[in-house]
Amino acid sequence: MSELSTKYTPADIEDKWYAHWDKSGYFHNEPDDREPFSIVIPPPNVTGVLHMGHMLNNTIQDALTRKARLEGKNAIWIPGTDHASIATEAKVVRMLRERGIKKSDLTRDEFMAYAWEWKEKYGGIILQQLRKLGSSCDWERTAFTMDKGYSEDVIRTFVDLYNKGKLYRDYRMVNWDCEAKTVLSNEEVIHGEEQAALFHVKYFLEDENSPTGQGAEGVVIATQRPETIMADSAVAVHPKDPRYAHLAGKKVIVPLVNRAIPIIFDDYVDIDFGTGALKVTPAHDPNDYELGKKHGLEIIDLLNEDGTLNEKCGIASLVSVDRFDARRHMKKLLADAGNLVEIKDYKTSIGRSERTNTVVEPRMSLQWYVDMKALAAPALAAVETNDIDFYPKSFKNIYRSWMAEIRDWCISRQLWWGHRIPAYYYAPPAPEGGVAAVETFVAQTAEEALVLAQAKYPSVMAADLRQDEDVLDTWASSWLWPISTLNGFKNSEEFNYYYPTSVLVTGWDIIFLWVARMAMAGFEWKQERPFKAVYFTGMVRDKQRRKMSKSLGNSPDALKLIEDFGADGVRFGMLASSPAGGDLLFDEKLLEQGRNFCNKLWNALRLIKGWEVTETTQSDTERVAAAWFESKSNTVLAEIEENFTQFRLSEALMSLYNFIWDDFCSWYLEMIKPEYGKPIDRETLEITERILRKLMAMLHPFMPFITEEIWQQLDGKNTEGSDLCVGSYPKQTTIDAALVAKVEAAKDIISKIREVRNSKGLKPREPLVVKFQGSETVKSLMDRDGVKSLITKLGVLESFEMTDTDVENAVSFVSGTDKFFVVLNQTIDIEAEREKMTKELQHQQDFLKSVNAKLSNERFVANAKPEILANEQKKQADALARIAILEESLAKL
RNA sequence: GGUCUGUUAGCUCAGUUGGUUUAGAGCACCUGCCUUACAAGCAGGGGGUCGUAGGUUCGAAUCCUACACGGACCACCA
Repeated sequence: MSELSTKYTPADIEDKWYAHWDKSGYFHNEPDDREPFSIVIPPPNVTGVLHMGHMLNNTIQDALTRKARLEGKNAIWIPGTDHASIATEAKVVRMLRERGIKKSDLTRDEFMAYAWEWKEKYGGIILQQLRKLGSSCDWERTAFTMDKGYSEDVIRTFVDLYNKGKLYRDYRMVNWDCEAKTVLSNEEVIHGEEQAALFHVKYFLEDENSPTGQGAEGVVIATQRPETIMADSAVAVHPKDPRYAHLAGKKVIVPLVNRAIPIIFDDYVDIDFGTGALKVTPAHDPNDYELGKKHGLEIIDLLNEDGTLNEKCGIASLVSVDRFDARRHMKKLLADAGNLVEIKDYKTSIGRSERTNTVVEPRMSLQWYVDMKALAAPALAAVETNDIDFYPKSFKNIYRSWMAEIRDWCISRQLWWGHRIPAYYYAPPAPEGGVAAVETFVAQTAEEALVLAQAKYPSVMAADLRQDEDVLDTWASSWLWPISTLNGFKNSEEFNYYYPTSVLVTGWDIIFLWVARMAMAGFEWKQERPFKAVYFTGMVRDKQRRKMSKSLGNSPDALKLIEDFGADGVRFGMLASSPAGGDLLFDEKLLEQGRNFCNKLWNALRLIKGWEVTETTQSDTERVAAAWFESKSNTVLAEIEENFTQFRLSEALMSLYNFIWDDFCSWYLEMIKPEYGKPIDRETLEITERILRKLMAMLHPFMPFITEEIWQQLDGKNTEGSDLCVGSYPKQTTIDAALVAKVEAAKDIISKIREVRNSKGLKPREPLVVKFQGSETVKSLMDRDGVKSLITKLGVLESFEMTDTDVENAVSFVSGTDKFFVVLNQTIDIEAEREKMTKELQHQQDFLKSVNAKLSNERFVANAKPEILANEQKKQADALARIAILEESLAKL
């Protein structure tokens, strides 16, 4: 029949159409007088590869963009990548190490050369992969956070914040990543419960009369980090703790290093925890640092930046030993010295670096901070008032609680790959007998900084200024993404047209790192929200709800999936699996369903293309079928529309899936299908082709490739500009509700005839005689000849006629409130029939009872809305009618 | 510790201001079919007292309270 293969093979078709769309410039737009629609991609790490999260995320963005494009909006989707400071630098460092090169042996410039080389080699792989998925990004607008213009914006905003007094530098306790040797913001530290050991260590009281300097009595403290013992400055107890009241004014000896430290009293100590005594280590714990400040304690920092101990630990064998190795050694050292009391198993929350997974150490250091309070206020208000709409709404709570208690943002990083902080330091000559404070000048360029410096110190030369060695946190550039990618700091035409963007689609895991900060940046520099809505996707997990991760090996290869199921199949699977917000359990079964759906569509096309055409006129059957289908498609269009406005994409897709598979393939095509080998009339064929093209347009946002292919196959012209990708989305027309109801009733009758066939073991193609007893309902159903002929055709009936009398030798069923008889040329199993009917009767009687309960309740009749009441009355009448039929039939058996 | 959120079919989830033929979908399952678009398919079927206990209401999966068990976020953790 047809030259088309029985199975759909996506590979060639997908590449062909993507290249064609791209070449035709369909994805690019410039401002004009149409309604704008814009999305900025959450920029993946420049050297990253496509993973499941990206697939989900970008499929959603593409579906939204394509829908807007079909609707005639001026749609752009801006792609790009993030330089991902710490993540990329870690990769480059690892690559260099494999080549035998240490970062510490390189100059900054040499390192940056390697990093750029790496970026050129691997950056952009992920953008190619996005094309495979069908992403209709405006590639002419591809951005990178370290592009020249973008970098200037990052520096500009730093200078601006500084000049507004919203930036400051401070020496405080930070989260330190010992592997990357940089500070981290609070948001980059991932806390998790871990098994640890709680060391109980006895600190002996100082006793000047004893030869060892310490007495027999002591205080037992509990610590999880015994390697910091040598940095202790005090032992603290609660002032009201009777166990320790007698120790006032006494000192204890720090184990191993034999240094005397005071016992201090502070109600910060929890009497009930452990022994009620706490070692105080101001350099290595934030709370201890506060205690130290309050009590004037010494700060002893015994950790190097790489997490090894330094000579301040006072034990030669531990110098240059990693903190965890040192912890193991401490066990023996403490035991040998007689200080170790016991070690208890202990579950506690440990913070690890998001990027290197190293245990984060609290460490004192000088860093740059953004004063967040003022920035947060308008961004919080925008979400509270739904000026920025969150889907799902529940994320408003999380956002609010974080924003309301926002802490200052540490934005300097001890890395090289990134935007170097534009702060220039000058140490003026020291006045006699004193030390001069270092002056800070913050400016866009070194030249401008020099001008500032010379205004204060005319003799300063360029060489006297020393630029800050650090770079900015990655997020201090990506928070400008919606502004900078549209050249917003230059007040471009495109910015004024496309900003604020229509929607942001991203995972909820970066709500603080990115979403909240973009909102703040939008208001800070543009006095306007960066996006009208945020759609938070779920997190892709495996079927056991585990996170997808490389180490678990449960993360499928995205490109392999596209190979196996086709991009459309994968897109279907990602979209169908789950609505916004929660976890998304990845199951290959769904991709299989998507692939099967493609095949179903393909075979519908094969069927239609295989028909010969005749010039005969359309019969009632086909006319009714087409009218019914067109009418029903409006209902589905409305449903999809409603679901799209709420970002319920999975529901939109599923209603379309069911509409196409069931209503179109299983019902409509069967209704109009000519007998085998017979031709179809031209009108019906044309209507059917039009319907299929309409369905393809509706499906295109979800599954762009196969829909384009089928669209083109049906068109057969392939004329320039006639592509579905830039076609138009179907408009809703009127719904003939009465007709839809009639055909749905006919479908019920057909299904029940098939059920009889099935239960009686009759052949599907064996023609049957069916009779019915007519009420007004069934007469009206038969009004349109087409409806009756549908039943005859799909029920495979020899005849379908009304009867006044009961029919012998027949199996009966009830549909609506009418009775139908399927005449059989075999003996009827009376007992089986009786049982079936009794069961049905019971069901109807129970139903009637529940309806009667309502209707006999005066207060229901008095209070319920009229349409509810009317409906209950109809339910009652219908139930009564059915019960009458069943009782009569039973009596006759 | 604070806040939020969930509990509906074997699994994953819908159920959108409380009422729409005594709860829906997909997958899985069962029965019968290689019927000439499609076995990646066709036709049909079974399966849930909506976590528990109260309450509000003419009416509750839907609103309220308590409890049980999950999950998440934030803060703290010697």
